[in-house]
Amino acid sequence: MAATKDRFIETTCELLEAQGYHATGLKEIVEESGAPRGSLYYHFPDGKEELAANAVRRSGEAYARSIAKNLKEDRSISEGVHDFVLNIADRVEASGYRSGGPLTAIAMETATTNQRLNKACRKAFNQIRDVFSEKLVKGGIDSKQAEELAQFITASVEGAIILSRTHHSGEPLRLIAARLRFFLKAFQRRKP
Amino acid sequence: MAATKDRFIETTCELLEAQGYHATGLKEIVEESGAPRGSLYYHFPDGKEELAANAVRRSGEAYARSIAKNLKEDRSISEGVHDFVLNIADRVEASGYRSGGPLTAIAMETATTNQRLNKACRKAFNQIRDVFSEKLVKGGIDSKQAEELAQFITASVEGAIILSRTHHSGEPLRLIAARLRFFLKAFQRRKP
DNA sequence: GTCTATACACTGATAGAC
DNA sequence: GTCTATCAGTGTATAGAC
Repeated sequence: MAATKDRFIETTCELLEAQGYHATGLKEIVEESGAPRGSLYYHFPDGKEELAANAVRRSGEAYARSIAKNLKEDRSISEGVHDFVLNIADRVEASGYRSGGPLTAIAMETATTNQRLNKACRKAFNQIRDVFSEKLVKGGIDSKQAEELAQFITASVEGAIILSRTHHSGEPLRLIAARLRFFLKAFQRRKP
Repeated sequence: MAATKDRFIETTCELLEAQGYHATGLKEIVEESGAPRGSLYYHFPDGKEELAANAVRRSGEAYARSIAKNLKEDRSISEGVHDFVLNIADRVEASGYRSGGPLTAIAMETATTNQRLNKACRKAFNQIRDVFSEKLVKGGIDSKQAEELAQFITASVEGAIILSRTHHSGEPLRLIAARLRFFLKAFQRRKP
């Protein structure tokens, strides 16, 4: 029951991140997912938009989980962020540069053209930022500084995903991982 | 003669950055540009793809010029980058968050689905990176380090554009401007 | 919950006149 | 250089049977 719905969302995630919103057809989603054709509008009465909103939400949650995992208690922020970005590099490479999460693409496509998806992207980005931020606060940085720094991390990683996908190489992401680690260390050293 | 062709490219730039590649129709481009319908395929025999490739190229060149302007001889790298990012923030705000350059959106949409546009995006990103890189080399940083740092700057700025557009606020870009300045200063201090 | 059939708008592109 | 007419294909969404 939930299985069919889930397959739709999962496939939508994959197609959206590879191609974007408008390039992905419902026909393609149905075929790729192997889920029953007729049940799409049963599970998602609002059609494509609702489907995409679910995909964005799922992707945001997955990212947040992955980040939290890499920022486990015992590790420093700089090392945790470093490893998280390396993980993304591996995933992007392994996918043949098709992957990277639907967020980036959808966010750009729908920033001013689709309120519902824009809102979904906002939430997802904030969720990601907050995971970084919380860890920074735990590390002793005051909350405003932490939020800003977390936003900076989020931006660099997003940008690096774009560069890696565009250049068909994990190098940009690995490079950003290293730089981010260096800068985060520098930041920590600043206020001891 | 070149005026019509130019108008097509200019309008394509604007529509691509607001909506992305697949969401933008040729019909829309023709109407918005006010250019004569019938001449589209005369100027661009390969149609939409060729048009988009031109838009991406133009956008890359415009960015490179803008960066170069902000990195004038007498200024430090950190201040130049800072001001450049602030300029983008103003532009993105002024456009109602519709703008930001077609590159980011097109790059994500076509990374693995359209060779020609992927190549165009690569070139544009490299062009942008190289402007930063050259300035860093002139500032005394060795060429490999400079290229890596330049890539880092490029990534952060791209990512910040996404966040600002998504959140309908210039703040993420302004924040990244400040952080980037801080980190660049830290980097310079490191090797005096 | 799932199916098929279908409506209807719109897409990018081409042909051929001017 | 520009125009109109037209093509075949695809897009999302809905209706109604099972």
